[in-house]
Amino acid sequence: MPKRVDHAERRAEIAEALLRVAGRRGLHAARMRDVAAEAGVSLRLVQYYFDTKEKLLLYGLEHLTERFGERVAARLRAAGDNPGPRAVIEAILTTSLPTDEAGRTFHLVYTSYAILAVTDEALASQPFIRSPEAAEEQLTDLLNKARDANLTHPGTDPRLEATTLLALTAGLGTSILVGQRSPESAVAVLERQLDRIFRERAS
Amino acid sequence: MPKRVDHAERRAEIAEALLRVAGRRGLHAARMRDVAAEAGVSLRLVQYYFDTKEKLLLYGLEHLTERFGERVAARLRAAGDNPGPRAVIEAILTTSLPTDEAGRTFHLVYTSYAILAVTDEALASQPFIRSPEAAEEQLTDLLNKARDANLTHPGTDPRLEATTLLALTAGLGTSILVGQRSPESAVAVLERQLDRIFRERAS
DNA sequence: CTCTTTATGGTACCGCCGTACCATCATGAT
DNA sequence: ATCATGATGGTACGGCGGTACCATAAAGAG
Repeated sequence: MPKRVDHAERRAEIAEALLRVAGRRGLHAARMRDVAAEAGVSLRLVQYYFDTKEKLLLYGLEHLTERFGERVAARLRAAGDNPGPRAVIEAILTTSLPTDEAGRTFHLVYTSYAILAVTDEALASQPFIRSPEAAEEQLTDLLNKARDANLTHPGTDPRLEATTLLALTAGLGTSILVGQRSPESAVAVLERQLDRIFRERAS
Repeated sequence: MPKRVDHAERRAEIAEALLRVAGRRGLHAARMRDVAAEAGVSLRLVQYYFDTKEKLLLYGLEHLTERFGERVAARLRAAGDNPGPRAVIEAILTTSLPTDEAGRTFHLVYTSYAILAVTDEALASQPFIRSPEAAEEQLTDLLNKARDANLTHPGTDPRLEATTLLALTAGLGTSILVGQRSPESAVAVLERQLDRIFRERAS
């Protein structure tokens, strides 16, 4: 047997190269040759590890959501142990906002995928397209817990608030991307909306 | 002089063909040949009236926002004369939602343009990219009027509510497009948010 | 020490798509 | 009637980009 390479690791490297170039020039402008150059490998290698461009894109989306989860976890750790529901929700929402380079790439590329999925059958049927639904479940759970702990204002509908917060965050993210709004003002809008739900601000 | 043709009308026809095909297969999949076939003209004619594809896309966006304005106006007329601020706001927001074919096309194509504008210099510098800012101004105005007429709850910040409503509507629209949410539930979310601002529902 | 298997490079092919070029027809002004 | 001009058709060209094909180096198993 010849030299063995960790395929998972190599695929991850190439996927990150894809995300970098897609974050810069847009997903529609991400050619396989660009990805190869960005990853510092030959075009042939990208084919070797992903066969077709479609599979590369699919894995890229998978990788994107995965790294998003890691970034949320990191922010939660930074928020100290045992954070309250509002702090957790803030972490999730602000992480998906284009406040830094990683957030910018995430929002741009994820939205590009979503728009593609509207007209692309193969993309729409992928499981990770449903991550927003998972996020909504999670937010609803957190809001339910908050309500049970009497942390919310009376008359709060957890599921409705969850969908509101997620749609609002998505919309704010895009308006930041197109340069219409500053990240700070977007965060302020989010805080205001959270103030409508929670009795007090997060510690 | 030979046969004279109304260029504006012909350009409008071709632009609508562009929007139809973009609404079906996605803006990224709208080839000039497709647009020509959809409009029932030859590829050469599309070139004749638009020269380059970039100009066709630019005019397509212009046409899209124009038709959106007409649809808002139509809904306002249908709402009777002298509608209140809340009714006007509802008309604007629900018109931009993908509740019917026209709304679906509008949201899909407009979002595609917005995402493209993030990485495309020429598109970003176009004036109609700023239509969301104009919409925000208009909503802010309406909310100011409503506040002056004591139609809103105390402590309402018109500008902040305007940005919230617009971002929320955009996010809801995309979630409808990807099949995550029904138009009805999205409208319900919007109504709930408007209930937070206005003292009573629209007539 | 070979030989099979894996990893990698280079490159050619082919289709697609925007654009350019060359024609022709129709029409109204002179 | 003629001719200049606008409208329209057909088609070829050229580049780009995904995919396929053909090599070869390397390294562990026998």
